[in-house]
Amino acid sequence: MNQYTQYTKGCSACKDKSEIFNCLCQFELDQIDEKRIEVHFKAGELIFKQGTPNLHFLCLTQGKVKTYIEGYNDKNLILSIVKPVEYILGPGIYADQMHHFSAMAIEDSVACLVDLSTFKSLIRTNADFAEEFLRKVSLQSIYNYDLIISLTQKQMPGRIADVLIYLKDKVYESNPFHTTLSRQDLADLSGMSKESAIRILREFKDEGIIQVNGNDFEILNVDSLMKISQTG
Amino acid sequence: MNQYTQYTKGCSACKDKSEIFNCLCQFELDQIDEKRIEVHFKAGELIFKQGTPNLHFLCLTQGKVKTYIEGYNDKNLILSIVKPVEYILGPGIYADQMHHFSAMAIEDSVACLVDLSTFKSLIRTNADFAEEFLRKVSLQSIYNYDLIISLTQKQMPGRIADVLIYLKDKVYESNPFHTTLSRQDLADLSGMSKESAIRILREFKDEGIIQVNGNDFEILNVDSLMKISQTG
DNA sequence: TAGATATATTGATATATGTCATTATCTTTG
DNA sequence: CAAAGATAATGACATATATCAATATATCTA
Repeated sequence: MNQYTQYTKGCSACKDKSEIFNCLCQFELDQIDEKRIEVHFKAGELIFKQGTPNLHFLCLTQGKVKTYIEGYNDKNLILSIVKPVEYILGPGIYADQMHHFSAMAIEDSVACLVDLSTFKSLIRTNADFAEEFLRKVSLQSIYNYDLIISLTQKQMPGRIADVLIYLKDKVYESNPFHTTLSRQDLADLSGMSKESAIRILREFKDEGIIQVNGNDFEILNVDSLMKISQTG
Repeated sequence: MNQYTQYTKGCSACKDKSEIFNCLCQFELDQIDEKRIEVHFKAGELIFKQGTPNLHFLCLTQGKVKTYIEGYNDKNLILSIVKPVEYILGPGIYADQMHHFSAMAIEDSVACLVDLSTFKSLIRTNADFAEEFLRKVSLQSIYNYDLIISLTQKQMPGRIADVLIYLKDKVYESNPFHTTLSRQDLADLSGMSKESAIRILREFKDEGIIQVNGNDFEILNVDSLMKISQTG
């Protein structure tokens, strides 16, 4: 325990909010609880960086985090926006122990770190936990396939439509929504230049499909946006 | 056993060729061996189709297979070329029991099918097997990240360079190599039109970087190709 | 509050890439 | 072997998208 842990109730509080923790018995939860380190991040702070050793299991309990690949020519590709209670776990743990993407808080956030040996031993000893983990990894993988297709086979309007639907349904789960993502972030989510992203947003606005006011978005015509997503 | 199984020696023959089978004891191997169905596919035959139920674990023992996502407007994206002894296993098994990509033989091939319940029970009971499986899934995931970056952040020459290096190093493992992939397949591997793929190949040929003769390829200047891959 | 700095927007332009049409080459088949 | 069909190659053209430059707006800071 340190000065940052005072407001949290430990892993039990997360249990009901996450399918994966629901597989653990009280003893196992206590095991993690003992080992966990709670860290507070301010918006904009780097949580971990691509290319550095991946030594912890990370569970986001408050705030929002973007995970992104740092590609060529300082271009980033945002893989996902993570919200609580969800863990952030790269493929490195079972491969080369390295981070293959970076994570940055886009809101003030709280995360718990648990060393990997604890996590891995749970995977070995608790088959339900392992299976639930495999389910998560699989869903992630399916999402990545959708992402690849969106990015490689759709033109800009379709990609921006996908991003807006993603933010509405998966990230903010509300229709007028406010985001702390910059225009550059929206571009990094859709694999285009920020100028292009801005232009498409303006077109959608002019066509009455969305309402934009700074970082406040409202999708006025969901059907139309879905159609644009389909036609590419 | 049916008329097709006469030439094979069972799972033991595959054991030494695949890390994942190396985790299994003789009893477990025999379990799979009993359940497996061996199927022969001719080049061009569909092995399984995206959108159909995923009911089997599939292990390729001979030949080569392309896995590909069927996207929009009849455009395919080839995810990988699988060679023996390697299994082909989609994310559907631990999610929605569906195939999220298709698989087609690009050479005459032999594959063994094992029902998923056998596979899943091994994952639950043999922690080494589960861990090795997670390692494979993770490596696949890392490869997919590289693929996303190649496809979204590199221009056509960089993408074709990546494909040629992939074929040389990972698929055929030899430098002059012969492929049964069509030009359309090369395009589907690099996310572009077949005309564009052909054009880039011609440029590489004119610059003396590669030698092409029908489906026989030789990379004359590997360094140059690596450089093109880097600069995008 | 004013200046400075970052972010967002817009327009003009260059270019990478796809599409279409045509011809060439290879492969199959009667 | 010749005809037919598929695959490959090439050129002309259209267009989606990035880049660059300029301005506007928001945000921070002294």
